[in-house]
Amino acid sequence: MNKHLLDQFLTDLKPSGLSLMKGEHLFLQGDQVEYFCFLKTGKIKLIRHTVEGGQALIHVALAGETFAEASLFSNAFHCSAIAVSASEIMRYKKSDLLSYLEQKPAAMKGLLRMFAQQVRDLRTVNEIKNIRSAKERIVTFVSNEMNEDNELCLSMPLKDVAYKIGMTHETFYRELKKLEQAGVLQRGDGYLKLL
Amino acid sequence: MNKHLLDQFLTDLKPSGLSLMKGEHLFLQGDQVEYFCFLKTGKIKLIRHTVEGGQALIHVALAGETFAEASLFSNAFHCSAIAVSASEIMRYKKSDLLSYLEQKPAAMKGLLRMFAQQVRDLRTVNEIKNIRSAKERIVTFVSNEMNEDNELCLSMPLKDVAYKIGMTHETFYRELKKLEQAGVLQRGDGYLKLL
DNA sequence: CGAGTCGTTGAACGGAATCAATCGTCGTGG
DNA sequence: CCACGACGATTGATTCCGTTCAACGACTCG
Repeated sequence: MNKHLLDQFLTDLKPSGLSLMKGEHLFLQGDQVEYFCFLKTGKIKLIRHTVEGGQALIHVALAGETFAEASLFSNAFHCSAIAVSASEIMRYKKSDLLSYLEQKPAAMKGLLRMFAQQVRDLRTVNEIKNIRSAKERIVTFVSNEMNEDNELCLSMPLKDVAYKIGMTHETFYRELKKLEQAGVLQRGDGYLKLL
Repeated sequence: MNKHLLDQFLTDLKPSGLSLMKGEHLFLQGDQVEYFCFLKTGKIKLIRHTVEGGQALIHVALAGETFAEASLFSNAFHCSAIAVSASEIMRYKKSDLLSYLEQKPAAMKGLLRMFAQQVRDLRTVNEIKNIRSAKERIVTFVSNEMNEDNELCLSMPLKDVAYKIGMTHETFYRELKKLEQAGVLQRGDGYLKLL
């Protein structure tokens, strides 16, 4: 989430904090939407219950993400949110946020920009997932996410990175090692560096 | 794209049409952003040129999509847009669109809603791509996209659907056939139906 | 009529998933 | 404080399924 924007919302809207233990739910499908949420730490899965009684995984929100954005524009949630691990959430009252945005075009524009960025990032990851070769997939991903120093700072465990780019963590570790041995990549504590 | 919103933009902003032949570019990386574009028909690929001289595929925009949304908030394009097949584009002058949005919060809210929906859809597809089994992937995708009658109307060739869910068209055809033979799915002209 | 593309099918291969086991670390509660 | 559980990280062996390459028919469009 755009830090600047978040800060502004913080001071203007006074969000409330909330902690969840693993397994607890933040909201359930069908619940009225009262808050717009931002995940500070932890991991939350969004699942949709199908008519047949099954479940479909919609998304796994990781630390630093907003989620269920579409809920801003609907009365009830279309999916359930369950903590995969202990999580801290920051939430803005939906009605407050909406009226605030209405009054302040600059803020709305900021949110629009954030969503646009979100769309772009998702498209990129989406395309990365179409790369069949695990090695190429990793290199492309790191190339996209790294900063000017060719470094990618990790805000989540490697396991989650693997999931994000659509491969099993086993394969991910193996390929990382190969890349490191080949001298293409360097691993450090909390970062990956492309050489 | 939200049809209602598009219609409103249409009447209020008088977009200009544009046709591209296969291989022609709409804009190149580094170009100034003058228009916000909507793809009516055809297919457009967005590629980013890397420092090493290589190319990275960012996204393949299909009929009915907007693309390069983030360009609304930057001065220059960060990627190039090239027509994969003959395409028709509708474009709105960026400055017009921005000032229009500024003046009309309702329109901006509409766009925000559209982006939010976009994010949700992308997340769903993203998660679908994490399903390893081709069969399950197809069934899940159709389940998500179909209407109340369990029908999915196709706005694009099957080949593109296959690409969208991250599998080769060969596998897609094969699995479709299996599903049809198993009586799970029905194929018709321009639609898929789940039984 | 020929070029181009979608749709379809076949055969063979390879690489990633899968299952399984181990180690280290961190936090927690008795 | 230590034992325990939970989880991330790591490595090995095996299997399988989707990719790849290839070829062909149908259809549209210029």
